[in-house]
Amino acid sequence: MASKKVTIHDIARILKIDSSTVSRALNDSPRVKKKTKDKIIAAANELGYQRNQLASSLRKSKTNTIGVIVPRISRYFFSSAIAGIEETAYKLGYNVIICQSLEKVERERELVDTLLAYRVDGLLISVSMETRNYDHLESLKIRKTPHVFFDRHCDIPNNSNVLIDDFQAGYDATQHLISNGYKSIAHFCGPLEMELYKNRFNGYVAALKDNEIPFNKELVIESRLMTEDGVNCIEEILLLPYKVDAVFSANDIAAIGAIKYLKRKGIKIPEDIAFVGFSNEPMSSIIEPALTTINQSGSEIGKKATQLLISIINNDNEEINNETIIVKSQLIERQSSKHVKQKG
Amino acid sequence: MASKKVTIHDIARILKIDSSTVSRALNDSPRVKKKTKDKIIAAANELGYQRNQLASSLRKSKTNTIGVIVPRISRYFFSSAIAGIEETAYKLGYNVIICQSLEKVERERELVDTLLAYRVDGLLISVSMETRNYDHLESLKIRKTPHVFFDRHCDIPNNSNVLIDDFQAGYDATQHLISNGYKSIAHFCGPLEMELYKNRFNGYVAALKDNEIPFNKELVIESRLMTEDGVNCIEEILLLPYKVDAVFSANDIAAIGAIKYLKRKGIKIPEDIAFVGFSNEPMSSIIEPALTTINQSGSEIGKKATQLLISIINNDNEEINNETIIVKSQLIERQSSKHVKQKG
DNA sequence: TTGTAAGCGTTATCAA
DNA sequence: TTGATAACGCTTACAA
Repeated sequence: MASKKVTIHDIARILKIDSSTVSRALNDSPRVKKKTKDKIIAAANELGYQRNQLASSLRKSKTNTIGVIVPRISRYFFSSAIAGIEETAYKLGYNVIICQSLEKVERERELVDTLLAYRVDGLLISVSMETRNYDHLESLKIRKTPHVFFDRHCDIPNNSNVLIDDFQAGYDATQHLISNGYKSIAHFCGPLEMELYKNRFNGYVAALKDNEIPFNKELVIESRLMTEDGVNCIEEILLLPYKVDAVFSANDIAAIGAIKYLKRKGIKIPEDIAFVGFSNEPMSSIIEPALTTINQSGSEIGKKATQLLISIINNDNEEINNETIIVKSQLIERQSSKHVKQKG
Repeated sequence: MASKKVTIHDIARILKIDSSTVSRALNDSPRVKKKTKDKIIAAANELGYQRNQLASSLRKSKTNTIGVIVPRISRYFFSSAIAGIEETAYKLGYNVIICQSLEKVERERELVDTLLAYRVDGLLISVSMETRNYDHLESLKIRKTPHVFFDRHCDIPNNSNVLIDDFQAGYDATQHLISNGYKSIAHFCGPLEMELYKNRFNGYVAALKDNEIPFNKELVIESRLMTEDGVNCIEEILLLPYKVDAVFSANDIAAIGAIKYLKRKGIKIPEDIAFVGFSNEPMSSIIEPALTTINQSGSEIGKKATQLLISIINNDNEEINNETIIVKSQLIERQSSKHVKQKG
């Protein structure tokens, strides 16, 4: 069992001074004589004093802690976003509590509740794929809890977001395939209720249109974009009575699932079918052929989101909570979408 | 700015009852009349009441929260361990705060301090590679803060640990290469001050000995096992004036770095040089040839560690904090270490 | 420069 | 079954 913790009162008693002086000294207040301060700090170290953050935060109504909710910490994009968040928060004097929703709304809702009960000063959220009902997120707005959505946002009006231009990225990915000579291009998309997947999809559609390639609904397959989904998607594509020569997948994971499946079947990439993914997961550069993808700088997005959140926290002016920052993304060309001569 | 939060006193005032009754009702105490309880819960929902966990924990001297420190959340092993930890903790009524040390002692030390300041009920720690000085970890013991080391432990006596049998795994990996006909086997090892890498190394040495293969110090290269380290290690090996036909790497990341480098050079795997990695990172099954590796069940380790920690927390008997649990690991055979005829 | 005292929002003890 | 009250450990007016 944990031993009784040392408090400022213990220190005060020993030094025969008041606990308020101890508190001031430990907070490096200028209102304590240097000599007293030194004595107090020495005693604190001696006794192994450790501030009780609960009591301090309760009294100050300020935790200097921000809560982060992501779908899955193991995804490269999110872990690099967390790196950016932690670094920035730390510099600005904040601690970070990281949570994962595992793409479940119910869990997301509970995490929001728990983090609010812990009285975090603000929240950074990338919503789960399941999230359709935004009650728990709208309540943040109603309660005026500072929050910023990053990457996966939701269409509640008047929120702060840090996003990439998914439309442009979807357009770029598709245009790249078209420029490299591919004509019949499928799209593996995520749940279209999510803004981000809708935007990637719209970019795909726009690029086809600008190149006068007719849009074919059969070529768009919606899923949750896990590895198995990639397999199912490509199987569906292979069943079509005509040849599809390229796929733009809205994430790398599904693309890699499909590529592995095709390789087992002896289907050549990109000769038989080309691929472009999304997110630049580390695996995308390992697989053969290496996967062309869209790089989103997670750490940049994390950094921007944290700066924005903390400015909202510090700014009592609540009307600032209404800003959307767009972070640039880039296409990374690799082998999986190489130009192939004499296509269809 | 966040709006003023509703407290039990607000509810009490409105219902013209005492706040202690409200507290009891919200904690579902049997000592409140059903009718009163319903009225209170209705009012709480109505007003959007949310318990202040800081105040509650302060009063109870119990946070029902455990802190987790891992080197890097993006590593597959750790993110799967975290999944196991969260699931188990949740079932047992605990919340989890996840932190990453990024392999830096200084950060690890700060995280321990921060988590203790937050008054977590216990800690799960996988120590950073840099950690040589154990002061901050020993102080946990002195302060009697419940804690369990998992995967990466340290040699402070009388601690609780959940580990895999690294010696056995290192032995198995090496024996596998020997059984498949390889004779000159290098070892990429991590910092030998770390128990875990020392044990993998000792397993390697023991397997050589049991097969009457002389140990050659030149074949053991120590590093931090990042991707670049893998490249440096294999370059060193290639400079040797004799042929090395296999490598046992103490993690997958370094092995993959080396394999990518060799492939660029046109060196064939496993024909020219075979590989066995460690950890079963997702990338290890994607690379070609697929990497033979040791699978450690992260979620199993996380689960066991959490159960042990919580039993220590609940058990005032402090002498229980002295248990080491070993979780089994398995060799996963893939292409990178296939038997090659007519070696040496 | 230091001390006094109240209060942050709970919960636990005791009394009614 | 409910109420009154003190206490958890800290910070901060205000006083001295």
